[in-house]
Amino acid sequence: MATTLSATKLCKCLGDDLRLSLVCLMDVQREICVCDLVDALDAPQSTISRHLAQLRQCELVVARRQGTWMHYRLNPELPEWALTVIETLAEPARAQLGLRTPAPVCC
Amino acid sequence: MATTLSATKLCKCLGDDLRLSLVCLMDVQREICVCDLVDALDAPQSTISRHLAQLRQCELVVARRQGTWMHYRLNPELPEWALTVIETLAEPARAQLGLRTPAPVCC
DNA sequence: CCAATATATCCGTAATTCCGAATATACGAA
DNA sequence: TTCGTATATTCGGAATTACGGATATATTGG
Repeated sequence: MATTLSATKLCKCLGDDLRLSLVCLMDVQREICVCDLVDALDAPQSTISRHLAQLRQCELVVARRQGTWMHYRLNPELPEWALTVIETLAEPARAQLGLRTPAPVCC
Repeated sequence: MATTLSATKLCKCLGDDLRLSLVCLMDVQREICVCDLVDALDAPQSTISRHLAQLRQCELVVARRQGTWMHYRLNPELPEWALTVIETLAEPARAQLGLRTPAPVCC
């Protein structure tokens, strides 16, 4: 039931600290795997996974499986405006959320 | 208790059809009064007023009283990035929400 | 002061969203 | 097949948010 991305839906996705963090991390690193996400934002794995599922369902991100790992990245087919919004928010969001760019440990 | 605008907070504000509509209307018309807003989006007055209060509290909009009327507009001191996000969303939002630009009846 | 108009706030309830432990699933290696 | 690792999903309860009728407040005009 993948519904098309709307302005409201995009904002709902980004209107949560954890999800905004996830999106920001994917914006820096082209691709990032769940273990790195879990490790960067310390929140229980189930919580991270749940939010990732939500982002996937809104088609904001896409996943690629590589063995047991899942690599997430921003959906390359995102409409222009959505991309612009994300990139515009990236900087203030990183400041607000205190995001440290994680060294790619695994994968 | 006016807390500073953060990326998350901006998105929360815009992540609701009604609030996004309000912001869009203020983006077109520099200034607009509550009666026109109530008339443009048909929702009960108390609902509109409640959402306006929320936008005010996040400092997304400011109000000016003129007699019994209240005129709302986007906060002119909005940080660059917030303005950019709003302007970027305006078009797709209008399409999504089917906003008709109301003729300024009162005031 | 009183009435009328415009807007804001209150408040009980309904709806939505979020959480995280537990559990399920998918895959690679042995 | 069985084990171990990585990730996803389930589920019940907590927390947040939204709703809108009723009511309060503010302002103007008489």
